[in-house]
Amino acid sequence: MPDTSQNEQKSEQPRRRQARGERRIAQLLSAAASVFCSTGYTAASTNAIAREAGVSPGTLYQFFPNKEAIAIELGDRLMHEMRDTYGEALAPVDPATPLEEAVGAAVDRFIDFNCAHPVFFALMHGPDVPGRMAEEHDALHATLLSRIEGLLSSYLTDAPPAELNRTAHMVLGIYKAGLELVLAHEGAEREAFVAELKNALIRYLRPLAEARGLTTTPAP
Amino acid sequence: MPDTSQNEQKSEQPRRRQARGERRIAQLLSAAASVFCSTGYTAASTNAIAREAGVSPGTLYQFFPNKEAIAIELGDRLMHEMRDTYGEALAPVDPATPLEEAVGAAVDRFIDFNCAHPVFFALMHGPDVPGRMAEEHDALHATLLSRIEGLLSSYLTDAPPAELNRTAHMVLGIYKAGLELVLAHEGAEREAFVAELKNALIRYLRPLAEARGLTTTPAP
DNA sequence: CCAGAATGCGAGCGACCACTCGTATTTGTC
DNA sequence: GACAAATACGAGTGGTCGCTCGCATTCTGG
Repeated sequence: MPDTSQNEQKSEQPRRRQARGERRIAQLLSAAASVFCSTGYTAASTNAIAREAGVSPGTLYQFFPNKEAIAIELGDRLMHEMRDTYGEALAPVDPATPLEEAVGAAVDRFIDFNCAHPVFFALMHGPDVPGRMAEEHDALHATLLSRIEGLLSSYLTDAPPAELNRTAHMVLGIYKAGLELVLAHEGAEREAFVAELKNALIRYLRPLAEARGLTTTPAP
Repeated sequence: MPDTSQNEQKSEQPRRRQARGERRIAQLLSAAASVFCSTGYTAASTNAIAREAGVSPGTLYQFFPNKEAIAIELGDRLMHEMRDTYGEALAPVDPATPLEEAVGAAVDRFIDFNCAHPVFFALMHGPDVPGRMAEEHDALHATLLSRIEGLLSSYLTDAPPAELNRTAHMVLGIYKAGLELVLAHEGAEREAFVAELKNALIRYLRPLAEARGLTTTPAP
């Protein structure tokens, strides 16, 4: 007997979505961002997310199979927006660009993004991420590291790979530490911490760049 | 920070403790350290701690009123040992001491302690600490900051207080970032990251120290 | 040696959480 | 308007976790 009405497509089920549904999804993701941001992933309850979005728990599960899928989708959308808006922030740069300029531009772009989307920091910094979230976390971390290595290789032309990797780790660590300080302050103080972060990175990197005989701008 | 060596509870009941009990407490704290270290505080279940210690859940609650008290006691003992062993690590130093030496000594001492007691980092770094743990966290943070400020004031004699505070925040942030990298590696790589952390801190601070006595950046 | 205190046990209680299900309402299409 | 699919609801389900309680066992002072 030909079963035309029910075709088992376990991998892809093109569920017809109405405009109302898309709106709900955006609403739920926004609510989830808010809750994740204030309590972290594990401590955030799906009921709290639904309440924040003004819907019932059942409605939430109409659009997401489980709690993790919410964070995954949120992370994917943030990554996508980050690529769209700041995709070139860490692209290999003209070696003639002064180190100060390259660091300053990269820091400004990433700080802007993280300030506009504090959830990103919350999701990527918390050690309380289960299963697939951890994979995404590691993937982003690896991506950032290799991008930083690419940037650094313009300035540290003949450093051994192990040293380059260590320096990239340290640069990312310093950035994360600075980001935490920046997010913890506002207004003029925030700006001061941004400048301090740039200083820390530039002072850390300049001796390495100078040792390779590359041009850096002297302090004006 | 007030010394809470004696219980100020409503009824002073000095429960007589046998040697067996003291042994159990140490056993339970060691098990808790292990579990906290691998899963974090919130994800750690009291049953898992009891199982790790080879006792029943009821026995655990014979010695600790609740889960938080385990972490508190663990933190207190670690703090005590830290004060005993490394109390002078951040004491004000002779201004004649070279910056490199002061930073290197302080980093070595703290890295040693944190490597010997990885729970300390796990408890102090996780954002998943409830109620009274957060207070201890903040208290330690403030103590470290003021100690760092004290140290820095030997080298930045005429920096405005706000700048001194910002620099101390940044130094602590860089240290924490470096500690994370150090704990994530072993052997020769670990040593390399320790050296890298010292480099980062020294390069960040040296320009400030060299500028002492000179006019600070003009105020806007 | 023997009361009583300290220690030890583990099934179980209440609370909370991720998630489900039967049902009611809205929306798109003919 | 009719019909089905999509959306919405919220009490309920199973499971986990922090913690308790009654009772057995071991230690200690007199």
